[in-house]
Amino acid sequence: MFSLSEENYLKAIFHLQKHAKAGVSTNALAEEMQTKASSVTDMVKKLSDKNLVIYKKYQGVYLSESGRKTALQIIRKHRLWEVFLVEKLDFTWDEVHEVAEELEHIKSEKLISELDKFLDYPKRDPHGDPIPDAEGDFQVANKTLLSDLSIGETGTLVGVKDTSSEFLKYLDKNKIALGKTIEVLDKEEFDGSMLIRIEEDRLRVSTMVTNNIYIKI
Amino acid sequence: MFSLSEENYLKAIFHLQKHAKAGVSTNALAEEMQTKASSVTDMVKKLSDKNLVIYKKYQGVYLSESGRKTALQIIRKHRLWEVFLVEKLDFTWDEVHEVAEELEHIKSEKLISELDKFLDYPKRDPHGDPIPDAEGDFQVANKTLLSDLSIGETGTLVGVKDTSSEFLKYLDKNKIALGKTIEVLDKEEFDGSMLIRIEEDRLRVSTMVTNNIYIKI
DNA sequence: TAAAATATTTAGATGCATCTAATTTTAAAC
DNA sequence: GTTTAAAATTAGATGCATCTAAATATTTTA
Ligand SMILES: [Mn+2]
Ligand SMILES: [Mn+2]
Ligand SMILES: [Mn+2]
Ligand SMILES: [Mn+2]
Repeated sequence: MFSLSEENYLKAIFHLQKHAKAGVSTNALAEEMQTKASSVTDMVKKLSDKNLVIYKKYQGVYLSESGRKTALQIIRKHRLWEVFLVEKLDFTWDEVHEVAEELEHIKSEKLISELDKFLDYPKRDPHGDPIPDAEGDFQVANKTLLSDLSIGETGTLVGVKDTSSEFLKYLDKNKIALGKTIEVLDKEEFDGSMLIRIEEDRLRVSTMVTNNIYIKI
Repeated sequence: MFSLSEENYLKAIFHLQKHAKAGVSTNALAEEMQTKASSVTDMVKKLSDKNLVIYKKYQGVYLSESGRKTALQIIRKHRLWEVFLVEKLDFTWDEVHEVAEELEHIKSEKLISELDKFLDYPKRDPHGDPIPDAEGDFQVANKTLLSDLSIGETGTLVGVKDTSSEFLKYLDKNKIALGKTIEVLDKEEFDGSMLIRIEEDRLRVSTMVTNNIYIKI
């Protein structure tokens, strides 16, 4: 159907589009894809020829309906594989991304529907991100960044924004995990750092941390 | 490490080498890879540059020790994935090959060692073929083609030579499966066809069948 | 709003895997 | 042992995904 590269571009556009006010810019895509702007222009033209994106020169790029559908199916596969790796193969949540990045491109409808069944239709991946169903539908959780909480507020950790291995290992080390209850004990005006209670532990965390943790109040 | 194409070539050379008296010929490889002889020559040169094969112009190609090791690791992955698909995802043995052909190229040591563990270290794939261990070692079963059995002989079905979907579906339809006991009741001199007993059933099968079933006596 | 800075696109090139057509080498037939 | 047929290699081309360098468009700044 689509090449590995095309699929990765669609996914990148999908992710960038969520935060973009206008079309996704060439440079933003180049940064995300770890490539050069000129390469992005080439690929965007190709995706446009295939009606996966809407592209007008210098105006940035938007996913078309079919592009969005395709992107969501790749994301579905990526996240299902992540669940598989953690639940069945004893991978840690900081190890799964790289492998899922490859597995998401395997082409087989049956493979993914059976995997979904085998995993008992999970709704979220190991990082708390929602898993689209076969139609591309998924529920958006109403979640807040930890940094947006005020002193005294309490919530449950439901996701991470930064999924880098370094960040996830930091969280592991400090026993910060999905599902745990977090209370904001104090917030330092000067640098935004917080003193939090997570189960029995107390911990001071920087904005690098609070800006990358999602809480459901 | 190696490209998808390189890996597929190594695997093809490995399989062809088993039956070849001399080096694997360019045309044989082209046939196996569904490509043109000129493409094979190009690739073989590349593999030779990487010391994965020994190649002298017009003399055919042989796997080097490192090429053989690599081929066996890809075969290991292919067969482990086949077991996974059948045992865990309810694939039938005629559905697994195509998907495994893609999965075998996923690059992750941990993935494959954990998969092996998850599957409880299987020794054979769904077609009865041996699964090499992490070192590339595997036991060669002493097996005979059904066509080589004489009237009155009995054995266990331990493998299939032809793994095409058509053949496997034919076997399913006639309830011929791995592990079943087969007795040769009669053999027709004229066309080599056999009357066999498989559990409670009696069945006449052509040489197209008897030449593609492995029996352990 | 004109100049400067930044963003984006185009032009031209490379490496990979493939192809067709032409050439060369080896094997088979006479 | 020549000639002929088959097998293999080389030459030259294409499509894909990428790059660098140059050109052009847009945005920001003064
Ligand atoms: Mn990917
Ligand atoms: Mn994830
Ligand atoms: Mn393959
Ligand atoms: Mn098999």
